[in-house]
Amino acid sequence: MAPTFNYISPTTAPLTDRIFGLLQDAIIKGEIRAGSKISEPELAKTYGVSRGTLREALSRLEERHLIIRSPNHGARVISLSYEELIETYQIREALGGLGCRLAAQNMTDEEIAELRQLLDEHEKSIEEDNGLSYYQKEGEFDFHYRVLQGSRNNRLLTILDGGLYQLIRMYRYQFSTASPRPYQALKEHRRIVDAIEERDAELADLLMRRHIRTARISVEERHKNAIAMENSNG
Amino acid sequence: MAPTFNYISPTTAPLTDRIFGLLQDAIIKGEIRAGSKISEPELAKTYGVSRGTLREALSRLEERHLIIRSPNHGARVISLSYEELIETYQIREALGGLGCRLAAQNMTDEEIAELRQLLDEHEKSIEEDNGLSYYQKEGEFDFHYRVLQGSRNNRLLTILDGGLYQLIRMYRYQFSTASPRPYQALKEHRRIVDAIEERDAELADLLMRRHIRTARISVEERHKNAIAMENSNG
DNA sequence: AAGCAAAAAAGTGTCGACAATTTAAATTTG
DNA sequence: CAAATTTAAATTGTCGACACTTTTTTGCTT
Repeated sequence: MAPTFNYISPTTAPLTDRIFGLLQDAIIKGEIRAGSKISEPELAKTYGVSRGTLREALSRLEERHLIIRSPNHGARVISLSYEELIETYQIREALGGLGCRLAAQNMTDEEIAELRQLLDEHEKSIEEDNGLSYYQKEGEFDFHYRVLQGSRNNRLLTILDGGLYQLIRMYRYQFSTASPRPYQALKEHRRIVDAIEERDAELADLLMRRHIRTARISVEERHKNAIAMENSNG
Repeated sequence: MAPTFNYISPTTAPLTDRIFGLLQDAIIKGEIRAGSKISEPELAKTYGVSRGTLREALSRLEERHLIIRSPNHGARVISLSYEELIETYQIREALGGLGCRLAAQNMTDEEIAELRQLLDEHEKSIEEDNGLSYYQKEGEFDFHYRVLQGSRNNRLLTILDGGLYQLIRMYRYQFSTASPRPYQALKEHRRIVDAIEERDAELADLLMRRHIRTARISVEERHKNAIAMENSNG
């Protein structure tokens, strides 16, 4: 199976689960606008399910912080705030480092080889589309996802894949800010794999943290520029 | 308000939220046995709510990994595994360090003073009850909770308070394994506050991580001994 | 008596409806 | 005409009921 995130079987799975997946996707991709209010009857009609079924899905979305509910007032899609994005990157840095450290200890040689292969594919993908490739949008998550699997820490995977990545993906989709430095990122990924292969947990940890920190700082820079532009131009 | 975890207003809040809170508490305290199967009609009756309401709560419990659901087969309370506990400590170490680092940067002087005061109360509590105090059971979480609040990273607080702490508390309740070294722990807490007060983020991070690592190793030792005992005695 | 088959019981998945609350609209009043 | 109050519409909270699966019980066959 392609490393799709939060994949849910379309036929077997309970309706609630499918609705949950669809809603999550719609929110992340901005099809349901960030900050917009959610009407339960309307959404239920749109997806062709009962309100009860939909509400169960909403409960889970709330637990993942993708929507915010206030009693008797209904639910709103989270509104993206810069601060929260930075918070997320901070956590991702700490957990990414841990995951990578554990991966260096626990990944099998086969897994590492596959990881290498994945990066080769990414490189090809970048060369072909020259910037607008799948890699730009989602490919990076593939890499991190595999490393996490190699960490053998299931809860870690759940926290990152089930919560943090979603938020970051949401930003990328809605602000169209794919990684602005694909080759550099790829290089960093390769270095990380090297460290994992050498079973150098300490180094793997450090490199991964630095990798994520770089991404965060890039976001911070862009934000500063946006603010500056706003003050001079608009 | 006392630093109760996941506090839910008993009157105002929607029924679902209250049921969720009650169920979570019951699971953590072992009132609903770990590993036991959950009967929706039975539970609904017990708490005097409809099945729909209860199912919404179950969805959230599943999202928090406190129960596991399989389609058409129902829900089971998680069974406590040693591996998962260790996984949780690993994550807690990474995130605790981050939280402490941020706290050193962001906590106000007032908050730090209050933190100091809390530790004084803890010391008193330990002296009085000499081991069986509130501190042993829950007090440690108070400390970590406050530090997390000081980190100003809300998501971090949610992850730890809304997920990881719960699991650790569950183990403590059910295996009655309160911190076996209250004075040592208190001392470590004091050192951490010192570092925060000096705004030494690096050191605060390091000390917190070491503090949590010590707890983890203690768990690991106890587990090894238990295994050894089992092999020779049982 | 053991094993398989069919029927019954229990349980989960999903839905539609009613009650209570909030928001919007309409009417009254100063 | 604006502000306040009442009325109406829409929305959320909660429940009970029915269909479909899974599990258990029952009964038959070898």
